[in-house]
Amino acid sequence: MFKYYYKVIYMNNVPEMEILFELADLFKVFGDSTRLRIMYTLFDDEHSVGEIAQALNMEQSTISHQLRVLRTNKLVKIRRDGKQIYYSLDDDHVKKVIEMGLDHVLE
Amino acid sequence: MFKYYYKVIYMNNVPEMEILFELADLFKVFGDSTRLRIMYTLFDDEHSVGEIAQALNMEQSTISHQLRVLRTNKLVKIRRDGKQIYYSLDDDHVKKVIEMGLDHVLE
DNA sequence: TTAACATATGAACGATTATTCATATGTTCA
DNA sequence: TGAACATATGAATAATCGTTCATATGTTAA
Repeated sequence: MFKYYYKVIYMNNVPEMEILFELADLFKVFGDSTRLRIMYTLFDDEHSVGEIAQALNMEQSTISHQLRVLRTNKLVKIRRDGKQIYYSLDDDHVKKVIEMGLDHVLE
Repeated sequence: MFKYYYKVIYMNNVPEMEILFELADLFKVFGDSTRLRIMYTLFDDEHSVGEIAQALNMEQSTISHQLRVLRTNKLVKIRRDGKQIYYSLDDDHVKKVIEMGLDHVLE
């Protein structure tokens, strides 16, 4: 029983703790429906800001703000083409995290 | 929270959309460092509320409040033994979601 | 029963954050 | 050039949420 205490205390003092804070920040990004819908929109293909805004029927600035959050967290990347900026998922982790979450939600 | 569900029904008819809102709610739960640390503490074994509070050096009521959130979202389950209540991870999805997130955080 | 302990809960406070509005920046083409 | 369009950004507002404090509920043992 005291063994447990020791183990827990030990576990939570190591550098892994700092990583858990980073991890929380990452999940925070996934924890917003607008951002999730944006990412879901980008599942199949890249899309411009305007296209996403129209698809989700939301303000352009709202989408832009949230895309910035996604980009800051390296979840999406951009490609400029003339006046438009096309966003796409940055890597496959994004899909995998979402799919893993879906497993839980879909019971 | 209810506002969002309203929007789903009212604005759009894509069935997957409602699931995305549920998914956002799930990720919200993972998006807090205290809850993540609690879950991480339960990775190896069950622990009582007091043990967790001591391990994380946080108020008992804080842990209790957060355990309720985790339990409401079916991420942890309980076992009563006398005065103590022992919490443990509810299923393997929890571990998998966290590990998948770690993959991204650890570059 | 009562005392002691373990956990849960409600209210209040502070901090964070998503959205909107207005405007700025940046790009193309006449 | 400058007009038109696409995107980004800053400030303000409103809503959400984590923590704390005080207290309630529940359990055990005397």
